[in-house]
Amino acid sequence: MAFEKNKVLFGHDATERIVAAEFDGESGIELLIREDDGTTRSQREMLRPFLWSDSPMEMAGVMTRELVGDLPLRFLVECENWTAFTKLRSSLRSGSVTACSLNDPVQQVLLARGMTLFKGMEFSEVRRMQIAMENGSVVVADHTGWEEVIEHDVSGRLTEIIHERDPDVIEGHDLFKKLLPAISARAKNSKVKLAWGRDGSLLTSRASRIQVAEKTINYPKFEMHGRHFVDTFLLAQFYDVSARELESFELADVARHCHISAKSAAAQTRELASTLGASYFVQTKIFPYNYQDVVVRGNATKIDALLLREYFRRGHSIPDLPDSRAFEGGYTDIFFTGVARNVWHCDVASLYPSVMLSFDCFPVQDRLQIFRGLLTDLRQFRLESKTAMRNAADAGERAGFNALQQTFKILINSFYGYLGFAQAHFADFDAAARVTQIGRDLLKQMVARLQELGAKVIEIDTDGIYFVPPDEPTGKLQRELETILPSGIEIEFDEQFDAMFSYKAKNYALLTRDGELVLRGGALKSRGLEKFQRVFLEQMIRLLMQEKSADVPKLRADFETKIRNREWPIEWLMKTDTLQDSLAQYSRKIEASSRNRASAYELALKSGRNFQPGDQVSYYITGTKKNVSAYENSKLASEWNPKERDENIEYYAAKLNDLAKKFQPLFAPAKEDPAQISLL
DNA sequence: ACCTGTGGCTGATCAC
DNA sequence: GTGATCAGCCAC
Repeated sequence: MAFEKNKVLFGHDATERIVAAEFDGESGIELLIREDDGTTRSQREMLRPFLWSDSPMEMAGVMTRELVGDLPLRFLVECENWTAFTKLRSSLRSGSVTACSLNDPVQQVLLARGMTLFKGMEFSEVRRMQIAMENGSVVVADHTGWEEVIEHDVSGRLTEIIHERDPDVIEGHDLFKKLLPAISARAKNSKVKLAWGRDGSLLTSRASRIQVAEKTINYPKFEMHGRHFVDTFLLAQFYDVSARELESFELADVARHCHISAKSAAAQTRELASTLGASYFVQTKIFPYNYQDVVVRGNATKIDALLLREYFRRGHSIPDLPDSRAFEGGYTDIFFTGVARNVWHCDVASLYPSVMLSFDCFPVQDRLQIFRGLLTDLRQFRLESKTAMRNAADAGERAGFNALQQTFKILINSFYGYLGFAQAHFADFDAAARVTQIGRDLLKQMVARLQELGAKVIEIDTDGIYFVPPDEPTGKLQRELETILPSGIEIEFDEQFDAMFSYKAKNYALLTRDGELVLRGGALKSRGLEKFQRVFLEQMIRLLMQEKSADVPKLRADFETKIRNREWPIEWLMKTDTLQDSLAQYSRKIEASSRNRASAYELALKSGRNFQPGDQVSYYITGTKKNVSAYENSKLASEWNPKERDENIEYYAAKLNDLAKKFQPLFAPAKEDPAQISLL
């Protein structure tokens, strides 16, 4: 792969086919390297644990070296072994020395040497195994299509299989929170040791957490020597941050969404891991982390590792963590609410990366200009990999280039976030603020120009504008807009719609030329809404956009009848919330009156089950009065009894009516409001 | 032990 | 009833 020649991105060390890197606890790192015959060879490397500091260190087993440049952390302190390193680090805690260190010895050695895993390998060469539960039995499969149902002595047989088939990666859906704890529990019961490591060592686990957008998920992080765990449940969580369209995170639902036709759970897991995981395979060739860690680390953290790696290689001093501050974001505005016909959309192509490059918004402390160089190269690489994807000879090659261009896109889009990330060494809040300021100014200029040209602007969010073109839209519209934009800022007139229902900022519906309805925004499609509300909204908006708003009262009446006659299954009425806090945290906050009570937590507490942050709780409202406090009148959906239905029909009917009422003014806009009707 | 950002809407609860 | 606040989810 030609891109691998870029050493700042892929690291300067050329060692190929490393499938795992493990620390021996003192001063050695074991690299596991895939041979051409498929076997795995072990190679030892020395680790000299290091940290950066603002002053030289004097201590037994420790050596200090001065770095070039004028940045605050200008000493590199190297230790003989991990014991000396730990001692040094704890001595620093009490003193006044400012230092920066990487906690993970594998990350240290990969960063210091410029090594990464999987270089020179294709995804298909990784030995992948899947574990799944099917009809109460554990099923194991692997990348060759082999599959075995384990009926007896699950933990013993699994351990045997792992050594026979010797996978690099073990994949599973909800591996960390469900499968591995269950397997561990069985092993404990039957007194079997889970010796899954390549060196025969045991499986280990410790509490860990990951951040997925606004959610923090706690999970037991399982690890084994020489192999990686990949949990497709977590991959689905990451995927949905941008897609926001998964019905649930269950294996079957995610597989269906990803058009996976495989029947067995193990095969679904395997295909899901390929579909959602291909980019992480590419990222592993780039970042100084084990494959398992590349999946769970955040993008800005990984970009930081690239900068630190290059500064380390060049023997250059590094900045201390910045003082964080708040800064303004994108420009959002709405000029019209209601239904508009013939709506166009235009946006600035990758606004923030373009602004950064065209207006020199880079980290002020990045003396070596690594950030600029990486962003420039990644843009070029993305273009090249997209072209290569189009010209691919077969599906396999196409998938490979697609994974590449996806990876480059993810990285490019993370560079702006990096500038405003308080834990990034080269973060620069002034630069981040400049990026958004320029972005806001550009959008405002575009809006003004569109209005001058006779377009009716409907809604704007950060980098895109929805508008109704002037009566006689000449082909000049785009060119007119381009003339006011600086070089390097490109505009795309990407789509046209039959109609748009503009509701509130970041909340709208689009009717495509093919008759497809697209909903955007929490008010119209949030998972926090009960299913009957989501379906009602969708059907109502469709009527509205098809000029059939006279049919809305009938739709409302039909829904109310279904509620009152108790015709729907509970899935249509229940609400599903994701627990953010642990139950203990929740109780503490309630105790301290720092938050309000909420049904999901109250039910989780009452259930006695061990709910964790990130777990979902589905519940419905009981009682007979319309106005009830939810947390005192709710039951878990799993406790709902279809033979003795006790959902609160007055409560749900009132919710439906409130919803219909809220949108009423928008189907029959007041005649005296010309702004509302001008576009109809 | 872990972490990319800001802006915006809604429902539930609670103090007034 | 009303407004403030929090939590949750979504757009970009």
